[in-house]
Amino acid sequence: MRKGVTIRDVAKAAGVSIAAASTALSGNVSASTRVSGETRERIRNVARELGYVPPPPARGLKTRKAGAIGGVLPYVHAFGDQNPFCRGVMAGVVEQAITEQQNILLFTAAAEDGKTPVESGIVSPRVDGLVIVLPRPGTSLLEHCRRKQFPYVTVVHDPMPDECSVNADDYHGGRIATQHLIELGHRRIAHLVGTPHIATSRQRRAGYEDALADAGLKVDERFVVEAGFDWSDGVRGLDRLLSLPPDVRPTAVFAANDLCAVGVLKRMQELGLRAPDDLALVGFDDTWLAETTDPPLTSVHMPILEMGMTATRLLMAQMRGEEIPVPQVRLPVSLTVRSSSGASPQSEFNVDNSRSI
Amino acid sequence: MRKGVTIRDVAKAAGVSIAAASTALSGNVSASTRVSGETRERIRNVARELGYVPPPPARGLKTRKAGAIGGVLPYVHAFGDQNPFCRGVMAGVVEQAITEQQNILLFTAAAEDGKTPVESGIVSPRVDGLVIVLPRPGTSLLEHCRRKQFPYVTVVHDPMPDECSVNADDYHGGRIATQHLIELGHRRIAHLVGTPHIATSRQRRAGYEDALADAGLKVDERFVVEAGFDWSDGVRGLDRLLSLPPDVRPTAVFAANDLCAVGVLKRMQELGLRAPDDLALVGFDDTWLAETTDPPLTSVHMPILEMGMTATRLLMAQMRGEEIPVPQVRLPVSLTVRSSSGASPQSEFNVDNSRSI
DNA sequence: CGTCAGTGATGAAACGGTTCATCACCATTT
DNA sequence: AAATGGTGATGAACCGTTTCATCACTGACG
Repeated sequence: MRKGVTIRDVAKAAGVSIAAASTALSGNVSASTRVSGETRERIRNVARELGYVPPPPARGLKTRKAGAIGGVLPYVHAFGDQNPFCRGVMAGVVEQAITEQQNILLFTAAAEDGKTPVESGIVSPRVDGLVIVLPRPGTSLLEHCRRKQFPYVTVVHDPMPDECSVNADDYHGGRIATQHLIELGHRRIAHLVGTPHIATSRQRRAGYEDALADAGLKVDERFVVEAGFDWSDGVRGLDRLLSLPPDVRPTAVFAANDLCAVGVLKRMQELGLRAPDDLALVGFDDTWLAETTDPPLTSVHMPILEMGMTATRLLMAQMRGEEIPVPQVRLPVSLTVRSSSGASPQSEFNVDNSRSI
Repeated sequence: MRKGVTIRDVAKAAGVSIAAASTALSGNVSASTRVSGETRERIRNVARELGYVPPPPARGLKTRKAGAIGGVLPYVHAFGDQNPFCRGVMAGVVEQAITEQQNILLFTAAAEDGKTPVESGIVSPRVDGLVIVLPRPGTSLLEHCRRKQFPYVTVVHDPMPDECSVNADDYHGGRIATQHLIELGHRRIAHLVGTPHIATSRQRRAGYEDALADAGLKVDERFVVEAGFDWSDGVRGLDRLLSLPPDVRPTAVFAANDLCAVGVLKRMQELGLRAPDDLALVGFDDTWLAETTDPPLTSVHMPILEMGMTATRLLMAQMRGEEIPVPQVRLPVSLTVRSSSGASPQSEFNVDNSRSI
């Protein structure tokens, strides 16, 4: 049916052998395979005229390269659900892949039949490497990749010693969020922890605790609530904190992320409370959400898109066999101060000022 | 290096010919190619033991099937930017594809070199069909697909007469949003139009105008503001409306979408105005945003994820050569009433009630 | 008993490229 | 003049599968 123009047609039209056409088009001349500059141009022109471009799958059969990379999210629903984080990272992966002219396939860490994409054999001939966005620990996917020596980079995942990975500095993020609240005079600072046991949550929490310790404040276990990353977790988390006796209630909350902070704000509004006067609030991720809430949310800025893009670049370098100077990347975070934390415009100005000096 | 187990190994281990192994594993027996049930089982067991599964690219060389579909967004940045709509649809596409065991590749309608993925030759051998999410009109991509007879389905795009497409009933959405405001007693109802000239915007607007006409109200051109789908467009749109003399200002606004409505709310809060008392507000899309704003947003519910999933199902059916009863799908929308429009719980109850009767 | 039909399995030719080994040709060198 | 070496191009093998054409075998039938 759809015939499609093959390299044979190009060779015939240019009056050369198939071998010559192949070398001219693929561009890699070896010691024994040469094409003169003039002939190469002629072949290329013919190819352009005929609209021919070598199909990657056929080419891959011999070269053992797929010319594509894969992006992996933990589960099928991660593509559609609310939390914009993983999807945002994947958007960065996709953008960078397309920019680098790499085709990109999408997978999940485990399919319905419980098999990883590596096991089920679709990965190896289809893609040359994987960017794995996997907040949760332990999947057999990683083992499979390692065993088959399949190139991969993890994102938001605790890396093994010799593994390529991209993370943000969650620890520092937790630290500066907490410090900010301390500097504003707060002493009873609560933290809504994200999904427990995942690296991101643990590190943000560690930053929070260390910042308190540095300021000579004790960590009050009642102020540390294991909530989650959803906005409903913010609602529940706040209720939990408000169940404490009024005289020991926190005066400030460092939320697991923006979505969680939005939940806190929502519940506050229902209760007639107002940030920052009744409760100072800091979020995490600094998504566009933070700009639109009332009041706008002070938030730790995460380079979400950057993380995905960096991971793709890292993978490509790895696949090219380059030596990677820093295989375990940790991208910097910063604090975007808005009014939910109660910093006056004056102090906000100071912050900017001190930064530029 | 990475040898990989081939069908040869399986055939040898099972003590049969390659042809037998191939037929046993691919499952399609023709008149001249048979394998006894017992032999087939043996071959399959060996294959499972060796962890062999036929690699799609090699197979595709002969069968001319890629075993994968492609998803197309308008431009590279659509993967990363704020508006969750296109990305949400694509999430549905991806989810459904993975559920149906189809590999999915991601493309953009035009790459940096100005070529469509069809022209650049990656599409044809790589994927068997395309789901094209393309709010804007006219791309050469569609022409290319038609010329090459390449299967595709468009989403949120004005379909040609014989084209498969998935849309939501934007017209009806505009209508019920406006009707709702009319029923609440409003007579001066404004509409912030989304990006002009795209089908979605036009139809929502038509629904708005027809609803007004049905109620015997005239369309006041000053109330129809071409804004856009971003939240900043909501901010600007409201300012535009508030620049009207106080006695002819609208009392209600039907916003282009939720994001736009969020912008309106934000500006209102800055000006000390309050929905619904100072201005009733209705959004569109009913994303999770609508639940978290203050006040929660009455919004037209769009089946975003469904649209993507439906498109994928339609494409798969088309690729299987099935006759498609309704090639141009228009999914229903509904109104989710929350407090931003000023409907009292009582009247909300009535709405539900009248619906269930 | 010879022919025929059906079953189960196989060899070999695709599919569309890449690349190694080989060769013809011509200009230098010994 | 013969040997050498570099350049440009080619035939053929190969990548891993599918599938057509062919064949051996077994029973059934006239």
